[in-house]
Amino acid sequence: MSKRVRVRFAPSPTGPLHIGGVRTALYNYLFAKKNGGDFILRIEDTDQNRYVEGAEEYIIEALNWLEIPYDEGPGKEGDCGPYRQSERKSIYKDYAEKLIDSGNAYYAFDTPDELAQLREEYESKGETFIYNWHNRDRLNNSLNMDADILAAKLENGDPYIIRFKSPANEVLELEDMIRGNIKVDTSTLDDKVLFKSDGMPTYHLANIVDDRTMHITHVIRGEEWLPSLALHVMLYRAFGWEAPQFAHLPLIMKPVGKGKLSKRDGDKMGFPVFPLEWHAPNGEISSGYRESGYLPEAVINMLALLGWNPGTEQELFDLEDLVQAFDINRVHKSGAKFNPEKTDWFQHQYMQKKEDSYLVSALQELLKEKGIEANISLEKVVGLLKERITFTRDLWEQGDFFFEAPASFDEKAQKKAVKEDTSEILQNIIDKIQAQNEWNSTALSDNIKGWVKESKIGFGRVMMPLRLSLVGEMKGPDVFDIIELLGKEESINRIKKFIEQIA
RNA sequence: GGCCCGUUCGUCUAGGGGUUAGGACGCCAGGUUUUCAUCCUGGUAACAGGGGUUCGAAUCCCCUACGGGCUACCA
Repeated sequence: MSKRVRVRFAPSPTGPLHIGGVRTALYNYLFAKKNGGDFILRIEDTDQNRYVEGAEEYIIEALNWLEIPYDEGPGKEGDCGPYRQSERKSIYKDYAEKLIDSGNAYYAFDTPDELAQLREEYESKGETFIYNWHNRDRLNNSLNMDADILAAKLENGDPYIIRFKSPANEVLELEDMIRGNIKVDTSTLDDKVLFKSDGMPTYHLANIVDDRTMHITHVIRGEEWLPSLALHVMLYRAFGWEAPQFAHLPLIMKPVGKGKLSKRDGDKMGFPVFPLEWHAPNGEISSGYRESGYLPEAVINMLALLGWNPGTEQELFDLEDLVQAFDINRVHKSGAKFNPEKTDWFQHQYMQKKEDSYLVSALQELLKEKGIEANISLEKVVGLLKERITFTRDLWEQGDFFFEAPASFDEKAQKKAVKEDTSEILQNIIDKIQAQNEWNSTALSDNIKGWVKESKIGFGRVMMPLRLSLVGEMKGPDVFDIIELLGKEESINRIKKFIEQIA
């Protein structure tokens, strides 16, 4: 029997989770659930300098909003906690020392300044400084130090870091679920820092130790980690552990221009890059999908299809459908440009699927904000407006006239609609409406259209000013539906007001 | 610069030796709506280039170009 599938999403709390991170979380979740496994959230906060207040809470809230629940993580303790690396600090050092004992790592005492200087020197010669097999015996580390001197330094509390001793002249064959076979010559690799002088592990060490101790079977992460894959595989080997399987996801790119989508792009390009609005500690606010009115299911659907598709022509998937259809082997290799227009299309699709009652309460909310007391049926307004909207706020933008008589009339439309006999025609309409007994859209329509036909006035000269008087501009559903909803008195008042206006 | 990854309509993509290279978004046109939006119908538009392999290449191989990522005591 094969092992239970366990995957993890391991963000660093350095700011709000961005849309690429959300997709990584989503693919992890889909893979786990497709395989009946567990989805774990682990907070990678080993860099105390970059820690941002509120970021962890943000990540969890975002996952909740999107309804991508994790099985284990902060606040949902399982058997492998704690799930914050800062709370696991004590376990990493022993592992680093094990690597030293087995000859796979070493202490290094070079100071950051010394290394920076070395880098600068190399750069001025047009070369790149790499700390590895070719020069490690000339640098300040335990590999070329007598045991007693090393002991004295450690005893003395000299600051040190621990580096991985990367082998030379070995061709590593790496396996990626998405990219297949990748060959790397270890001679080109540097001796990565595993353990920092502040007593914290680097990502590389903590990641391997935690994935191991949390029994992670599949590591699904962004392509930016692909260059580290060789190191990670060598680390597993050095520990004598079986490595999990790896999958590196393609990046999400800017819609226009070059490079990957970054946190700054969103508000610059006019669309959110964050699931939720983010209030940075410095007071800056970045827009979020939730606050911009998007439905979580639309965001999920859009993201799922960015870099993956099921090979069918189906485009609309709820989370459950995605779990069923997801196949990591169909994830693409190349990066995908983000497409804000398509997000809106998904949003429109999901808005159409919403229950009327959802839209009615959204409309109630909108009216409350405006301080408007509605005296007509919101159910009917929603019925008339539903298919036209993409966001709930469109209910107001497209139906404000149901609640407020037009304060002014669109000038362009007025010019086009109003002729010398317009007042007279509208007065006739008022009389028709006044006399109308059967109060519904169809009867109203039959009556007035019949009269227009009979009197040979022409529809344009009636319908345009009539709509304008009721709505204030040339928009909205069927005029007779509007009249029915507005009621006899309100409709007549509006038309009268318009007649005064054009007099 | 070095290392690694990639490349089908403007964008997201299907297609993995023989296809009129399919779909979706966008855009354009027509229809519906005597308005606007929705909706419906149609249209526009792609295999990066060059060499191989093969009867036959978008599909397999190589090179080039281009794009991307990494190159910290960040993750």
